[in-house]
Amino acid sequence: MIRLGKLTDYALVLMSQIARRPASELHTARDLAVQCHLPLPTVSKLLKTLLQSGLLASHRGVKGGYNLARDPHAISLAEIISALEGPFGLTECSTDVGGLCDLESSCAIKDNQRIISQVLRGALESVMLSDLTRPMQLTGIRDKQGNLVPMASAAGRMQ
Amino acid sequence: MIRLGKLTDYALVLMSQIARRPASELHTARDLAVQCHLPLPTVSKLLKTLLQSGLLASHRGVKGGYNLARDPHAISLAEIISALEGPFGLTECSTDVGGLCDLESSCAIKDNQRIISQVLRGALESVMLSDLTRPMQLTGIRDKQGNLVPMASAAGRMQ
DNA sequence: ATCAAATAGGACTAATTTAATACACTTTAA
DNA sequence: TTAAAGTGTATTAAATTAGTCCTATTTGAT
Repeated sequence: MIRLGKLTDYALVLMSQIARRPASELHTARDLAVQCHLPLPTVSKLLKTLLQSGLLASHRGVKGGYNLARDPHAISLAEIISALEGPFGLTECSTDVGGLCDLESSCAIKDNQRIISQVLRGALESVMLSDLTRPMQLTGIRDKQGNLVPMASAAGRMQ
Repeated sequence: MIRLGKLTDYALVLMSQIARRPASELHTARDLAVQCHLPLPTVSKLLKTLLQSGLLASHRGVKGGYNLARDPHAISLAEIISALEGPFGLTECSTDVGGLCDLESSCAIKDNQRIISQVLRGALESVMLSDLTRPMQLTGIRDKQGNLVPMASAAGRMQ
């Protein structure tokens, strides 16, 4: 299954939770852990990662906490996911080690990965954090021309 | 990183290799292992999985082998990938165990996963096996309306 | 009829990756 | 000055994935 790691799921929940509140409001790791039913050490680690990726801003000290670095409409799922899972399509090619993968002089695996990464990244860049905070209102995704692709149609059949 | 398992990469290479040859031609696991520079036991296992998913047809006996069950234009990457990785978005929700994830009475993680799975599946259903056999000719992907989305634009920036 | 080549299915082990935790340090408002 | 809150690093445990092996079945060729 193409699935995100648990930590990435948690990060999306955290980001959604923060995005639901006014932008100026600060959220402590402890509060978010309670609100999202997640263990505090995990939440703390995730917030740090999201901070380092520039998706959150932090304020230290007693009245500190985290808030979004940008508007929820300006943060794509691709950014959040790659903050947690690393850059798209960076699987180490097994042939880097010592082999020679010379199906027509270029590595077929890398070609495939390039194509697939582009497709996936393009799709995830079209969904914004704001689309997650009101799931019922997400009826379609926008392609790169800005055309609206209805959700039912984009989904295809359930597998 | 959102990356496919190694085995899925291998499966894509195998399927591409088969797709490059005439449809009627049979390919043994041994031949494919040599051609694709992959270990035979792994190739054998992958071909079995692809067979069970209905993407390959098999012919037993001395002159046996595998060939595609359908035309390369009629096999999407979504099918090949889900054959290896299982159905999209079927991560077991950690709250299934015993917890109660009652952020507004429905699980936020599941909602997110549903949305993301739909987006990813939609994207991968628009790329066909035939697009992998001639990588240089893939200049765009088709959205579900059939509109062509140019590759450079769909790709966005490299992360 | 027999043999050899090939697929079919399952079980098992090792390696890798991911998840979760713990601890020491820094900052800052009250 | 103190307590609350973020920062950084290291370590351990759990889960998943990758890879291999063995045995049975089918079938074309001799």
